[in-house]
Amino acid sequence: MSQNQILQSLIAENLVSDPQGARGRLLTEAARLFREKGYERTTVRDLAAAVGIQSGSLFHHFRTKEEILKAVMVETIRLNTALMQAAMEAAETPKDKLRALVRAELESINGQTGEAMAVLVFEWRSLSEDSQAEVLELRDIYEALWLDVLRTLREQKRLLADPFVVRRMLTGALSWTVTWYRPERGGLTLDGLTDQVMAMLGFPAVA
Amino acid sequence: MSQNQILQSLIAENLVSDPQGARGRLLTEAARLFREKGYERTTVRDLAAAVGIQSGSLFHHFRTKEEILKAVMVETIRLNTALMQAAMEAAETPKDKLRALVRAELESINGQTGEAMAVLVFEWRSLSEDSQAEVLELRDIYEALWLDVLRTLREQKRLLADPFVVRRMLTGALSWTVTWYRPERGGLTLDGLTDQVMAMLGFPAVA
DNA sequence: GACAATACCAAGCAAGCGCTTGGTTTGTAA
DNA sequence: TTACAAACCAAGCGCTTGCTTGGTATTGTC
Repeated sequence: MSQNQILQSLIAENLVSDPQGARGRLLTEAARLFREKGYERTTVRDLAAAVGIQSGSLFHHFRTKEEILKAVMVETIRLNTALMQAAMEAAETPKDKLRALVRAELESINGQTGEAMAVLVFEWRSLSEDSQAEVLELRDIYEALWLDVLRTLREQKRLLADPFVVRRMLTGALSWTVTWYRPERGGLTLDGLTDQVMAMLGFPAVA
Repeated sequence: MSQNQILQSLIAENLVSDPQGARGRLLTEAARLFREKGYERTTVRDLAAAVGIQSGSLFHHFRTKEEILKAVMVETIRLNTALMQAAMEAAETPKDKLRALVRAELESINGQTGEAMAVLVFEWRSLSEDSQAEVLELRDIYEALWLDVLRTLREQKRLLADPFVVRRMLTGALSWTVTWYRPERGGLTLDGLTDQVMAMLGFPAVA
């Protein structure tokens, strides 16, 4: 299943908003602004202007500003969980599965959904505690994907460190790429970056 | 030189504020609040209340709220650069130097200066562009420490990935520990965590 | 072509924000 | 004691914020 097919089926199930529609367009713009200026510094007037409506009209679609932030996060996690699941199922060996996960997460962070992913990482505290708990629950689903693969590699002695710790280190390392990795200008492609991550973990590229 | 001696000499040179003094106490409380609630959500009234003065009186010590944030960041970098330099000079082999750097950065992030370090990572965008540039310049000094060591290890083929990339991955991985590592409750000590990081990079603990 | 429901606008309210102001207290040193 | 600066207070100004309100287009349905 292609990435686009996955997106389409999630839209059909009403799990994510169509980026063409009014709601989806707002969420896309919100992600962009939240990332660029931070949630607090982005006003409802900014958000409204970005989609060409009045600030008051926002509250027809969302009850509060925070609900917009939460929607950005929830839909992003849903989409990426689905993408990761697909990427991993296509791989065979544990090493290949790990590579697929790394590559998929890098793509989430630095590709189309990058802005929303950055929001997920950096605007965490702007959510109320209740919303945080809700979002956290969704995250657990795809964290399980990682731990499965890492545990297998650990049992095969191909990984020297604890799977939990490694996953958390990778979470930090991969999401941090959003602050420095610029595929457009020069050198490192996404596959190249994936190779570097794998090499760092002791899995050299090619034979 | 002990950590305390380093702090004292920096205070003597007026490079960081004495945490006992009025200014230093404010900066400590500011770091705590900025980390806990984020810079934008922390009001000057919160800051003033934390040190027991009126909100207006803050502006006798700092011209703007942003100046407080900047001071937290600048002083933290100064202190940690000095601590890292000391930690590294005490080590001999490149591997030991790398371990010293990892351990020192983990200590910065999870120890006394942890709150300020978290602010450095997560409140970056709340600084004006000019201030960002200033702070960035200070960071470059201690980034050079890391790159030196990593380059040496790479030349010795004990590191499989590019030193620049590895450093950036480590920046993300180590600063991310602030979100999950809780030394007080259970299991992993700071040395244990350092071992895990080294193991992840292919440097197993002990022989 | 009637009629809801949906989507939006224009205006503005109440609260909270960073910061200023004018004046008082406290510390220090001759 | 006097002189003076540093440290602080009490009050509040001017602005921005998230959100509400009452009303008007636009859209889909039979």
